[in-house]
Amino acid sequence: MKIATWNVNSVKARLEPALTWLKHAAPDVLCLQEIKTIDENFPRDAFEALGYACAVHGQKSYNGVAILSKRPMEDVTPRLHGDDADDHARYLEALITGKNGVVRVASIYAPNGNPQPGPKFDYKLAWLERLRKRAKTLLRAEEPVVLMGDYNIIPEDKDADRPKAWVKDALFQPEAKAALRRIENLGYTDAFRALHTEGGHYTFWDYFGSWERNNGIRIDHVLLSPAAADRLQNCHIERAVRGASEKPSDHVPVVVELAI
DNA sequence: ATGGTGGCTGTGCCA
Repeated sequence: MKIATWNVNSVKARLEPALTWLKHAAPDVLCLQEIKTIDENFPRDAFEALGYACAVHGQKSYNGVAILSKRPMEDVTPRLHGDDADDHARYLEALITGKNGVVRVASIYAPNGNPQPGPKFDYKLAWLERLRKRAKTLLRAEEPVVLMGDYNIIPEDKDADRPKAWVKDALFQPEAKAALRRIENLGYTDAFRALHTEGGHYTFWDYFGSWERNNGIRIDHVLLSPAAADRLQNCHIERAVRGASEKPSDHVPVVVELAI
């Protein structure tokens, strides 16, 4: 099964590039982040026309996540436990049936956390701890789990073109890196890093001319439970998507292939 | 070191 994640920075602004990419790459599942719209305004007709069912957890103007699937999708569940006052739409989970078993997929949009220090950074760390608890719970069933999306964390120096430029940024704080490692230490595998040990592979370039200089960072990650890692076949970054349209997202898709 | 762009909103907020 081919499963992808993509922070589109508004699903409406990116509808044409998204449809073009779906036709070309034809993933079985696509997790979207930053759809920036409410459920009612999600362009589901356009995706359904390509054969995708849509699970949507939207929000007006900000955040918002979705899961598109060509395969049967059930147990669709929005939100992370642990803070009933948190009204950001940042997490959506679904159970997807492949030709060779099931996989639980989560579409994740972790908080940015800037400026740091401050309440937004505190929220980021608290949110990541809630994600860790969910990740731990999901291990009990010993089923394949894919936790994918925009983690807003640069794991290591080699995941940034200019690591020194990020030392004061929330995405590169030791506490943020530790929060990601804490999830990995439960037994989750960074699918891209497991297959590509070298640096210089990025998923995000800001709109301030960074693409032209390849001043990128790797912040969109695919975490696999042990049962999913057993079935890992491939993982790659769809870098060409950044240059494929006139108004691209600041993120590009990451694709993982699992024998499921 | 700074400020640059983009999307959605509503003349600012968030990234």
